[in-house]
Amino acid sequence: MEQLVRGERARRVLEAIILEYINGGVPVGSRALAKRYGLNVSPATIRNVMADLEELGLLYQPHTSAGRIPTELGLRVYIDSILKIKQLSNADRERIRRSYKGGVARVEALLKETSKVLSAFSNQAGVVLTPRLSLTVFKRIEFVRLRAKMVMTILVSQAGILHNTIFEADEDISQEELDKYSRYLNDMLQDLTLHQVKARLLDEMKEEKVLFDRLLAKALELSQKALQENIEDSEIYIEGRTNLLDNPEFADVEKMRRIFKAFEEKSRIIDLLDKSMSAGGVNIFIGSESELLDMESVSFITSPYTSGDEILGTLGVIGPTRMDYSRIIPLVDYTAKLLSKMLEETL
Amino acid sequence: MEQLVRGERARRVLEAIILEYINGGVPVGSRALAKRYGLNVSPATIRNVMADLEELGLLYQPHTSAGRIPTELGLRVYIDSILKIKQLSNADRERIRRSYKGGVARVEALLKETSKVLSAFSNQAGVVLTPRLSLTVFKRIEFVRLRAKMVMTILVSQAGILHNTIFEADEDISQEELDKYSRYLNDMLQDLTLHQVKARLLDEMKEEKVLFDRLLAKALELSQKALQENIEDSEIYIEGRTNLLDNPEFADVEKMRRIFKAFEEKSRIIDLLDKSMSAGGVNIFIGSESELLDMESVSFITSPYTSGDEILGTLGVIGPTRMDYSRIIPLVDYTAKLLSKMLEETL
DNA sequence: TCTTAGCACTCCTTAGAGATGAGTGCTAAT
DNA sequence: ATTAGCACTCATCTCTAAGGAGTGCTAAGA
Repeated sequence: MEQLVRGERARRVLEAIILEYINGGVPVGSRALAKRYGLNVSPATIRNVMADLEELGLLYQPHTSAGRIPTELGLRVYIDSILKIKQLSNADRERIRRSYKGGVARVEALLKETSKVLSAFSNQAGVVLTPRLSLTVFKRIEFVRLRAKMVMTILVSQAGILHNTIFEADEDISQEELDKYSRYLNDMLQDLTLHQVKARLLDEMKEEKVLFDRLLAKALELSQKALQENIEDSEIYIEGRTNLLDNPEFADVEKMRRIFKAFEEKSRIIDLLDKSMSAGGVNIFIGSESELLDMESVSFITSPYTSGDEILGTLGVIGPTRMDYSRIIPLVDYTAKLLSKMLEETL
Repeated sequence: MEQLVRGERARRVLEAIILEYINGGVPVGSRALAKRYGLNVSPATIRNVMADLEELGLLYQPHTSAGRIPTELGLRVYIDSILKIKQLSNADRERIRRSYKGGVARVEALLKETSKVLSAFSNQAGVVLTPRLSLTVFKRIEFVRLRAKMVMTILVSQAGILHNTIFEADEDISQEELDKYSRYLNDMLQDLTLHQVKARLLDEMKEEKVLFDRLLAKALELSQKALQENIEDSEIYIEGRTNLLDNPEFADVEKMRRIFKAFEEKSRIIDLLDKSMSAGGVNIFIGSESELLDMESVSFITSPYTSGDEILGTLGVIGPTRMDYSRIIPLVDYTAKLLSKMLEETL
């Protein structure tokens, strides 16, 4: 029992340190802690507890005469077993909903807007991973003859996402003929995911009938072109990068440069978001936990979004490890659900 | 004649100061100048010349015991009447051409790639303004029924640019019917710019026949929806922002923040690029000359790009006022021409 | 056995005082 | 018209000292 009480106090001290650190950003000392949080013990006692927590690897001291800062492990413990996640207040929900001004008329615009919302409400950077095309459901294919030999293919997915490719055909094909192909394909490919579409097309090409059916052969060839390009790729929208500049820990230009470099490469962030896509629910990566990025002091809070029961992509917030998890976790959660609902309702 | 010689020397001193400043970034003093540039006069003489130039407002001194830095006016004079713009070497052209690896299959990808090329070859930020839709030529319109009542409109321009809008119709319309409308419109609107298309549609709607022709009426109504959204807007692709962080003048976090904020707002940069669109040829905005941005110490070098004889948009490089104009001006010029050629050849 | 007051100690931060040196403007000599 | 010489300015660097926040440890009290 004694053990438990001690554990309880340690927990409260850890929480207090983290809260204090989150909104101050500087190492916190025993005195400040004793004063501001109703712990009813003297600084000396707290120092003892802190020493224990440090031994456990939950806290760390930048130098001998400084206060303590939570380690990544400390934050992890806090988030996993101390933090009680509140629901977003109704007022907040309302404010978020309202910030999607007017119906949004394009999926891309909706996603970008979402990224802005995340950034605005978190005061950090908001990020949205666009749906990976290959996972979405085929809706329509169109061919447009731009001029002699040059053909544009347009692929529309059920979720309202467009994908286009321009290529040069071996011979000039009239628009009427192109329309024939697309009608044919539109009938054939209904309700498949693009991934399946790709497989289906390959199957069809192996069939003997292709040899005799010129229409089919040509249609297949063209649609191949439409699909060959990066339907596995995703893009990301990052908004509110400059919010990060306001965090004192990034006042250091060198750190800032590293983060912005990562933003520019994108691929590593995409990988990370991709990874958290299948996980479901809110995911949190603290500092070096996101192995992909050699970024200490940066955390990701992410959640997948859906349409119907397709998982489309991931969205989230990027900020310093020292961010207000208790506010941002529910924000990300709610925003993901809201976006999912909007995607489902309008499409 | 004396006057002229003096003018000539002044010009050479100004040039030397600017060159030295461009690759050093620190105020340049009379001694360094006398040594490194074959001016064959003593530092004292140069000091006299510099004093004259300062009086003319071409140079300025951060503090009494510092060397000189060119003012914006100084840079302007240098660029307009001293700098001889070299052509890009064939090797450079070749390298640029090669960095467009493979044919590019989408206009957006091509533009983004161009922005990357500009950034990579200038070591500054590259920027490309996407074509303003309303200026491009109509090629095709399609309607896709996503589900009951929800219709997506797809607009394709001659230049290979797509624009889509999703909206809710008053009643459910079958795909077959939608196809009828689009066929009708595609015939009617060939070869008009979208700007004209918009006008044309308005005209048609006023006609009496609309009252009797339900097909026409409905088609017009739907196409209105397609066009109502932001066809006047442009987007920009900015790549290589982090290159700017390497410039010592932006080591100051506060300055950096201002610039990145501007990048995030975009609209002001769009306005600036828009302005330089009609001007033709390479445009240069030095520091506060780009009134739109309260950014001293940032210069823009821009050039419009075309397809055939349509001016589509603008591209350019954003960097510190202290950038290597002699290299970057021809880079921007060549890239604009190259992009224009690619757009024309493939589309 | 746990808690706490007290105290010595560490070490970061800040301010100030020289010292250094780059660069100038002016004057007088060439 | 040019230049050598010199006094002067001012940013930058280094060093030192003072200040203060916070700790760990010890010994006494509950």
